[in-house]
Amino acid sequence: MIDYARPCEQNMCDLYFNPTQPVPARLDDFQVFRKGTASHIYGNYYTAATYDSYAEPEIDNAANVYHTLVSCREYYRDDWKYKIVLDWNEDDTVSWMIDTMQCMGINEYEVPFHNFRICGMDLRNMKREDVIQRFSHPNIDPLSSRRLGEIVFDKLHAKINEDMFRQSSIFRYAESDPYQHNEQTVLDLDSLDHKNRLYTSDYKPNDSSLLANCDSSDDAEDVFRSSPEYSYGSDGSKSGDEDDKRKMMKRPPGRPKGSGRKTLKRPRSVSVPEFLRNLLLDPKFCPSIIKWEDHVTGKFRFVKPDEVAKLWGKMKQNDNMTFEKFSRAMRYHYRQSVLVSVPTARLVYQFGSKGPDFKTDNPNFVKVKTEFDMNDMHS
DNA sequence: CACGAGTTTCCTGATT
DNA sequence: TAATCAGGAAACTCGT
Repeated sequence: MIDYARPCEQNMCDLYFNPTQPVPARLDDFQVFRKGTASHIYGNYYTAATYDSYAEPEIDNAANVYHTLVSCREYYRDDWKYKIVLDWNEDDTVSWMIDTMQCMGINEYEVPFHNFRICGMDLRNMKREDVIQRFSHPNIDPLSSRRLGEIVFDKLHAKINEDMFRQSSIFRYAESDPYQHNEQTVLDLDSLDHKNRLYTSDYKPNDSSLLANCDSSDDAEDVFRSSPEYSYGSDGSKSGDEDDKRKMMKRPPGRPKGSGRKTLKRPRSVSVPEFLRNLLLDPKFCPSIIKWEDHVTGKFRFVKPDEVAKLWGKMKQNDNMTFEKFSRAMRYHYRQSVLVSVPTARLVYQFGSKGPDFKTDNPNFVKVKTEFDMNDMHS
């Protein structure tokens, strides 16, 4: 699979807009939990790379009382961002905890995240004291752990309230007029995710029973491999002869038969160009993962192409989506002049004459930054 | 059920 | 050379 390179330029989101920018915790509030340098990079909510950019922690440090075997980085998934708390599984809860700690500037390795391997339902039902209790440890100053527990409890309930607000919102993403810019929020994957469950199957990404039931090979490579016509042999080894045979019998062009998931009803959503327009008009995604290159002419650039593709896949309930496939869908819109290619510029595309309305008086939300700065100066 | 539009999942070849 | 882009081919989904 091709891994598309990302542009090396600095992310504008880090400079101009950060909806979740936390107030760094004062060192003396959490000093027991901290050691060495605070490794967290505040900022881009959607940057998986952020989590890769940590210096390796000193696992054998005596102060590091919680983590012995497993790096929480290996745990980290961002699925929780697209679910309501009630739908979180154990991994989602842990991932949220890691993210919350990092946003507070606390070293991920110094939080007892394994005490929170519980589903969202159980987490929601926990009382304040229960949460605080799970942060306590004989080697940790009780005042600090209590304070941390309280903060996490408050953050949890803020998230739960946010979920409730979104659920009650009349905004319906999939049915919205695709060419009408909604002022409230243009892309709301949380509510979409929840709404889909109302009328689709009982599909859950982690539902192994369902996976066993359905055609598991959305990855057509498996179909190719398992087909007797193309198989390497039962033990998976390739002798010289078989290697030659494989060269002779190339996979036929086109999508392999049976590569769709027949048990899953994909939700009807907006088209690819409308999806892109919506991202560009939503400060949650622009300019952090996609941004205007030249708003007047409708040129835009993928800042994090893989993240955009992932979001698209999330919306279509397709975990196998890649930027390669997403960009193919985009290229089909060249024919109708909905999108136009921008030669020589990589990761830059343009809305064409038949493209969606992308009017905005604040491309890339630069004004947010200005107002932000003004407020900062006054405070 | 048929059909068409849009999408997904492959591929090859050209370009950067 | 690898990454990206362009577009063919065929299967698939969904609405009409």
